[in-house]
Amino acid sequence: MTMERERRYWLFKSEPGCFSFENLKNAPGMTEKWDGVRNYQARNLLRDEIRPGDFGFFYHSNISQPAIVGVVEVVREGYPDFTARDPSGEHFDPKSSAENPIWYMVDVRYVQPLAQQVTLDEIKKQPLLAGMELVKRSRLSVQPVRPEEWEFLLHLGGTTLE
DNA sequence: GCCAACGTTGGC
DNA sequence: GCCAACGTTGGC
Repeated sequence: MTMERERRYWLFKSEPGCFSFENLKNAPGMTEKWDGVRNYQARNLLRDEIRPGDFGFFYHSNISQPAIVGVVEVVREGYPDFTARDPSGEHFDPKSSAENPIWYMVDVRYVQPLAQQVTLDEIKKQPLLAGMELVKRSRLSVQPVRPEEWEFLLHLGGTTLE
């Protein structure tokens, strides 16, 4: 008998100019690799904590109005990020090897957009969300979201999951 | 495009 | 192992 753990919630950032939620919707099978993360704290989450069946918010960063725009589901657990070993790629890391991949990625699936996006501005106004990593330390590219924060953000986004 | 915050690197 | 220099992220 397998022990199912509680579903956990995450927030995945992406620069829409690089890869947007629309891009994910239009991706084959509506799944995409979440690669290129080169930060150890984020790596640890990708490798050790994030599991298939977990949900995440898709967040558009580095634009005039940063915002949560949609919901994704993790469909593949952390595995070595092979873009670290491609010398011609932007995310090449010469210290990465087959024996010691260093960097990890997960695959995510498009679930649904929020009825209304929830902007960072709005998030910062909410006392209930003051503990979010996004507010406290905005640079982490994948971060945990507490269940109560998840529910509240869905509510702010006018969205119920099907 | 600026710059603050933060993470990493490398000299000592 | 400290810390200055440097690079990157991302809000503004």
